[in-house]
Amino acid sequence: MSSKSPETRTRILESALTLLEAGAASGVRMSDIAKATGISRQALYLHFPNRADLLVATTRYLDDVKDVDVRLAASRSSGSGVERLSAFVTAWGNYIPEIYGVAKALMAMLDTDAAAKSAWNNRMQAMREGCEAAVAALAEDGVLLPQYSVEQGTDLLWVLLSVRNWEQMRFECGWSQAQYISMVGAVAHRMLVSTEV
Amino acid sequence: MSSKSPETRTRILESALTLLEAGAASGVRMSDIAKATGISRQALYLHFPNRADLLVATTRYLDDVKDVDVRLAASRSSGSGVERLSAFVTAWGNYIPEIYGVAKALMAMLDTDAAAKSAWNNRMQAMREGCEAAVAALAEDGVLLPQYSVEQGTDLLWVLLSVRNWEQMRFECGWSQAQYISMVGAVAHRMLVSTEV
DNA sequence: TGAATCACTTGACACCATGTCAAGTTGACG
DNA sequence: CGTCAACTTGACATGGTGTCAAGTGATTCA
Repeated sequence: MSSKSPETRTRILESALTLLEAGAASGVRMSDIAKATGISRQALYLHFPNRADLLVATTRYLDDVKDVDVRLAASRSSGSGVERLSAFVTAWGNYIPEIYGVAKALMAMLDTDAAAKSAWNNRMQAMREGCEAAVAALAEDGVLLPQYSVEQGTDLLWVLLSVRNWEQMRFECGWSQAQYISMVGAVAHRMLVSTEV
Repeated sequence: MSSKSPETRTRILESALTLLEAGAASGVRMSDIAKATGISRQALYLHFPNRADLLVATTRYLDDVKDVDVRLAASRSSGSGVERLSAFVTAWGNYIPEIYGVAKALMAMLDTDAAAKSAWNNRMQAMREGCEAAVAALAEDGVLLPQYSVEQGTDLLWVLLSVRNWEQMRFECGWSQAQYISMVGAVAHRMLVSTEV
């Protein structure tokens, strides 16, 4: 992509991350990132064609740093379907707060920027695969509620675990992170798992 | 508020509604509304101090036109708690599509505009009261799951019925409106109602 | 009849963020 | 010494919001 100094590029992503994680709402401007990096605003455009691409790159960088895939993959390992479901909810649910700042900035651009939209959809699709794996495991164990197909169950879990819902539960409802995990875990279970023997 | 021609004010709100309902994303500009109304862009500012206030007024106007409160109140009337829950989910769930255009425009401003935020919170709080009434009815019937307080149950229902979730289920998951109502109704029931005897 | 006033128009302009362009600086490397 | 890469500075276009000033045309009121 950009053949400039890879070191500076990383520094830019690093400071973008810091600013976004600081939760400066959607008010993180190019000039803010430049200042935080210690370079001129224009120099940003030597590394990224526009703000959207910079934010998208930031999410990818974040995913790298945080090792999402590894974490979510862990929940797919062994155990019963019910255990997998619980592991996945916990893994993803505890990942959200770490990405929230960046996620919020990206979500704010969904309507106006196609690149941001596709980057976000891409990430959410990856998360959806985790949902599907968990729901499929339930189905294999024969404990998925009979009225739902694997796809419908996946849809439900996927929506339940959305970042927006986390946001609403944490900030609007005032739940703690621990409460969020336990409530959502319980709901997921009741919503998907058949309890009859 | 504004002592200008009340007729023009209404025409402005009317065309704002039309544009927003047409789903022109968040791309409804002041000049668009002015053009649709048949007045100059500057004349808008004779009736509304800024875009946020105009949108807020539009939601209020919409609520008037659509008679939300009446509709939601209907679900509070008679019947068992379970019936009330179902009635509320149906009433609200079928209301969402009618307000979606306006809601989306307002939601897009939540981060940047305090007035928009408080208007939206206000409306969501009103919806929450409907949730609470339904959950309280369940509790009175003794069928609310024992692990939840009325408040927690209300939180859960409130989040489940969010506009964002409707959006995701309808557009991302591709559900029809009828599917949405039946799925969400079923989830609400499983999530809140104790099935034992 | 004539003055005031209301509701609006036209046109200009400030603000702010993104993004672009051109010319200059600085340091490393051959 | 020359050149190239990475960056700087400063200027400027764009697009949307919001403001300001001056003007117009119809109605009302004395």
